[in-house]
Amino acid sequence: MYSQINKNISRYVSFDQQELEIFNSLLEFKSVPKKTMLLQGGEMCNFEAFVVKGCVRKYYIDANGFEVILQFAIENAWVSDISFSIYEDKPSRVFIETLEDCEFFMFSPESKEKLFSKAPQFERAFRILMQRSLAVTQDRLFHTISKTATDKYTEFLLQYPALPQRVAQHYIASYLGISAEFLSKIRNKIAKY
Amino acid sequence: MYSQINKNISRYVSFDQQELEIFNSLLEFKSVPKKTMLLQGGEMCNFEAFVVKGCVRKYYIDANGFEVILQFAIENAWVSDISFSIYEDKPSRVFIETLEDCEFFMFSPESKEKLFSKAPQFERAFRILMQRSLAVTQDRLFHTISKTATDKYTEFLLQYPALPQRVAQHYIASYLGISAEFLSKIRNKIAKY
DNA sequence: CGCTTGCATTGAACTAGGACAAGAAATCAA
DNA sequence: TTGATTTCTTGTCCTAGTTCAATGCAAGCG
Repeated sequence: MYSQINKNISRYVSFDQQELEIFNSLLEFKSVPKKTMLLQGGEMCNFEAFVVKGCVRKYYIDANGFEVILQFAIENAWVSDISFSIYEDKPSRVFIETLEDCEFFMFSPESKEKLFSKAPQFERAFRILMQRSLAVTQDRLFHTISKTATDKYTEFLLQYPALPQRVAQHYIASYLGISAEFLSKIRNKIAKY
Repeated sequence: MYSQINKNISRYVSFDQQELEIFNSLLEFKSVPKKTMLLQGGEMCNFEAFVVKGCVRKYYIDANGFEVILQFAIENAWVSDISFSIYEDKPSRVFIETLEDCEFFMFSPESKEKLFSKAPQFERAFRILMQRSLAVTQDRLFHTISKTATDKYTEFLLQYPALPQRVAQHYIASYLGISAEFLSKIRNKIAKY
């Protein structure tokens, strides 16, 4: 049951059996139906969720109600809103919603503190995870600015080949920063070859 | 001399005098003229630089030679390419260049390791710094996708009121993801009120 | 001092992508 | 099964922003 998450956390730092057991004892397993909100804009985010099974989207809403998907998290990914909510007291404008029936391990800030005091090695592992998210987000920013919509979509397909079968197309459009209609036209054009 | 950087690192975690001295002893002070490359695309980035004085830009170049500025770092900011270079062995496509005469504290991965082993509290401080960079980058991604060019520019002015006097306008355009000409037109329009 | 080189501005022509509308297809609820 | 709701497609028109000049301006350099 814990093998997925243990493999994930051991990716850049190795832990012995005992350390992993401490870690696992601090996780809360949670099964959630599709279309459930894990976080509502304005709430404080008091978890980091590891996706065991299923798919969620994390999105912002701006002042005019315009929605932008920041992240799809599928199996073996982490999702949370670390932005300003855990360490500062500002509420976030971020929403997190399941798109399929999901299974998670929920990890709370309090558990995190406990973990770091009992097994400080984990601080390092979480720092590296954070670093990787930053790298991914920077890359995404670069692509968003410099590529055409068609390029962005074809690269998206390479990166997440299974997602178009799993999530609605207009969500993908929102992730890419283009309109749903235009994505449809792009697909149409691509299909002709 | 060390007060700026000590204040910066103590922002979310507090350290005693002794810990700060260990930290300071591991930094290398460096004075660099303007237009110097700190990192050339393809090189491994083996530092994190804290800007004591001056201004640098960090940018990507894509396959067609198109340049995008990811970050301006001015006084009291950190700049580095953590993306894939320090912990994985892929070279980065990131460039870092000084735009003014600069003073830095350079912090190497080896020093970082030493610091964390001597004073593990710092691991936490660096994790939080990382977290803040991620939050800032996510916000920037969101704005890039959802705002008009004019909005982006006026918000940029609020966030970095001093920068337009310090850096060339076409760099700001590149940061905002718009053409230099269009930024000029936006400024012209704004000036009319 | 003049010369070159880079930077900002402006205008005209062009295009990638958006907004709107309406129909077709698919999914869901009961 | 059927109606209802959501999703996807397609067409038309429209606009924010680009590209490509051309021009003026300021700065660094010999």
